[in-house]
Amino acid sequence: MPELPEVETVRAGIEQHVVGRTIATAEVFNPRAVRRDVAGPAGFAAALTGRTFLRAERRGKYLWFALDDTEALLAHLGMSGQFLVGDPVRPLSPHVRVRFTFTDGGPDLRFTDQRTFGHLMLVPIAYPADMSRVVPEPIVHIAPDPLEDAFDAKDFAARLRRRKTQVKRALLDQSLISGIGNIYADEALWRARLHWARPTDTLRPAEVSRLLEAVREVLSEALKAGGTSFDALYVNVNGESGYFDRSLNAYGREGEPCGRCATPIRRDAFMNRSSYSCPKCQRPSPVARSAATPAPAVAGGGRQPA
DNA sequence: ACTCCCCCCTGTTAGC
DNA sequence: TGCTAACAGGGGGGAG
Repeated sequence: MPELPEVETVRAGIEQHVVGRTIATAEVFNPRAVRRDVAGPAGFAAALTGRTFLRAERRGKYLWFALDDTEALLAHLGMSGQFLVGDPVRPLSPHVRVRFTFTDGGPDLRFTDQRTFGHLMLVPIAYPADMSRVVPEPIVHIAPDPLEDAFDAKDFAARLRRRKTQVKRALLDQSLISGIGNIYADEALWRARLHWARPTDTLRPAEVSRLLEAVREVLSEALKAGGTSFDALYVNVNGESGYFDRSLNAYGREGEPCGRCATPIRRDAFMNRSSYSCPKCQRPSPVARSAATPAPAVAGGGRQPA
């Protein structure tokens, strides 16, 4: 649910409100929230007590907080995870899974997660002497995201075109490019005028450049708007919604006019979810443009635009 | 080595 | 009104 702009907004909130503070107590209310931590709920809580948040880092949709030069708290928000900072005596909502209080007696930090797809875990991390950036071992398979220095556009283009899949599946594959989810995949494809089912191995270099440009634009613009909130499930650490939903051109706009050509946006079933696109601006393949019929069968897919 | 699909959850909403 | 099914921003693990 939260994609790069939402997760980055949360990271910045933790950096501002939590970094530099020392944990007084850690409580795990739902063991599922720490299911990937080998120490279990009690071990996790004990290991976090007395530790200090030193910095707040992110790659794609993963967050981690250095506790010293050898360990970090790794977090993923899943579909509905939130980090909320607030008055420690406010009522505990039913979806709070983990709670941290701090030795300064100030605002506490609550990991709240309705659907429990998110998780927290204490992980080893080997920071070099100069404390330069490193990524925790459990997420080494996550590719750099398009807003970080380590992202290599040429390498991404080459790997993308080598894939035998559809372009939207590739955009959602966090081991190829990270940080993009269903909303921003649809938005980037709309901006780049590419159909979601386009076979990656038919993409021309110029189309890949256009796509990457669109990805960077939409992620940056959404970040400036504080992310996209359709409902109360995404909010920043202060409980405030983002307002990028007002700027969406495709996602969630079935039947509404395309901002470029006024053709109604369509919704297709895709990977047990939805794909929104403009049937006129985003043709299945360049060949379709010259054909009298709407579109030839999608190569290698077996998936027809229903 | 890839690619794809199911499944993990809870809550809301559309449809009968 | 009330039940049921579909759907929701993600990703790991295993099947093929």
